[in-house]
Amino acid sequence: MRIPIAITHCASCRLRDLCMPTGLSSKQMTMIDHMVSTRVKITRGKVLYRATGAFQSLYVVRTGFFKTILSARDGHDQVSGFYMAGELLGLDGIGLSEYACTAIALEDSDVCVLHMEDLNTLSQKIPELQWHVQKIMSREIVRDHDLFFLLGSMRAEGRIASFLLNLLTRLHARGQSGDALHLRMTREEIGSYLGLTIETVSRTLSKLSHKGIINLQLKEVRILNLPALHQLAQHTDDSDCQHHPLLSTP
Amino acid sequence: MRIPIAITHCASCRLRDLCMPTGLSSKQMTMIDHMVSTRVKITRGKVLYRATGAFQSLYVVRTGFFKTILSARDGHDQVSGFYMAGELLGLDGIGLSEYACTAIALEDSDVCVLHMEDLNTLSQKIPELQWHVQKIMSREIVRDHDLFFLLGSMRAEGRIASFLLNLLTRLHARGQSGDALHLRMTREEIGSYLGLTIETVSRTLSKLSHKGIINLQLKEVRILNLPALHQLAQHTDDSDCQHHPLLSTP
DNA sequence: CAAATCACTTGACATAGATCAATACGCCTT
DNA sequence: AAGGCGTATTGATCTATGTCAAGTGATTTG
Repeated sequence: MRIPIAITHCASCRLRDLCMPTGLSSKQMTMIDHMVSTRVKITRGKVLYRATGAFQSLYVVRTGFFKTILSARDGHDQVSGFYMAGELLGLDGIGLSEYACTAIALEDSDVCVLHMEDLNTLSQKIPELQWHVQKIMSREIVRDHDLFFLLGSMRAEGRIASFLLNLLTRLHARGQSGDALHLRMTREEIGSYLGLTIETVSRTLSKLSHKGIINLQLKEVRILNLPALHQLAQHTDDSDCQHHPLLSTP
Repeated sequence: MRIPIAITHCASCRLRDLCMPTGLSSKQMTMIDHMVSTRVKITRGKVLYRATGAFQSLYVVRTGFFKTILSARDGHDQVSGFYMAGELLGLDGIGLSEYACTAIALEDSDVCVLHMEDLNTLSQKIPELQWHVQKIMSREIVRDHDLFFLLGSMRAEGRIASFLLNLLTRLHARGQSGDALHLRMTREEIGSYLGLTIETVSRTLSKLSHKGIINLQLKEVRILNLPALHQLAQHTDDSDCQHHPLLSTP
């Protein structure tokens, strides 16, 4: 389930700019390389770490795609995030020394393992590294706030629109250009993440498709009308929809 | 609006255990005391920091109560958090060097100012301090996840129940015992935070009161049946309500 | 290749909570 | 004490989305 893979180096990693602080000396880079000595493969459907498990490491996605889920005592699960190449998993574990959610690979993936103890030791020597980790954590907080905003004030259409735009933006930041995106997750996982049922997700995607805003073929989505999607993504509960006749088509 | 107040010391602060790492030497404590040299008063309704403002400092609530709000471009505001004594404000600003939300005092308050530059410098000298900040950030992430879970999977009654329990827990952690709590925020702010309208908040609180689970007098709430409240707080969308006749009274 | 399974779509209906509206309460000001 | 304003409650409707159900299309398995 967790197989060490061929050694690569941070210095030459294609994700370096996403993952590492910039402006490090080659000596510092070597120290980091040495810290990130473990890389593991996780096959589709397997668990990377589990809620309540002892926290030891952070993980950077090298290739593949993950979801994190929160589990209530009553057995109800909820997707709390999706993670793509260059993104950091496990930050929720630092506070209480155990993970708060479970990370599962949605496709065959591999990750770099950052042992927290080593990372902290190294942060004492490389201030930039400490700041970098801080910044990533802070951005995770902001990201959560955004999601929170979405759940608190948008209806189905706005949530789906925001979701698609968010994925697209992150793909673009990873160098993928174009208006096409492949949904790695099921409708059910999207629904769980956005606080909607699978039927509503399906219906809403169909509606966007009928309106000509997206082209939809199962998991392949192509954005046809980006501005319209942006407008939908800005629509909150108390936006005055009457003033946007173009967007209020049933 | 921001008036420096009489100097106090971290070492003797009643919030020390909430706010500082434990097990510091007195020398380290003195260094921290020196860093936290500024303390300011914020009167009710005033802004502590504003979204898009340049990030420079974190703030610890010493006395009083704050809310943070997120603002969409369309003018729609949403409450994103409530902060009481000992809690840290401003973490959202680190990532992009500007605050992501606006912090407003809900009652006359005072806060300790932690200049981020000083904090980072000191963190290089006191590893415990670095870990401490990390842990607090991580806990903020977990807290956001919980909220997220609530918004994604609970209905009005569960949200309100969770909200009340959350406040009570935090008050208890601050040494306040008993089952009474004073709501510092309006129904509208509660609703904004929980993704409900003011009417639904009011109705739900009334319902809990009629059921005898709480006693409600405007902003004064007394928990009469804590176990029942806990049960409500665990009710998710797909919990099977039929099996809890005690809780499904209309 | 058949058959089974899983993921998705679409329709009909039910309902929690939003919206609209009226009223009441508490608190500040004069 | 009276007036006025912000805040809260409560009732009557409306609607977005949940729920239930049926059916299709994809993918995996024997």
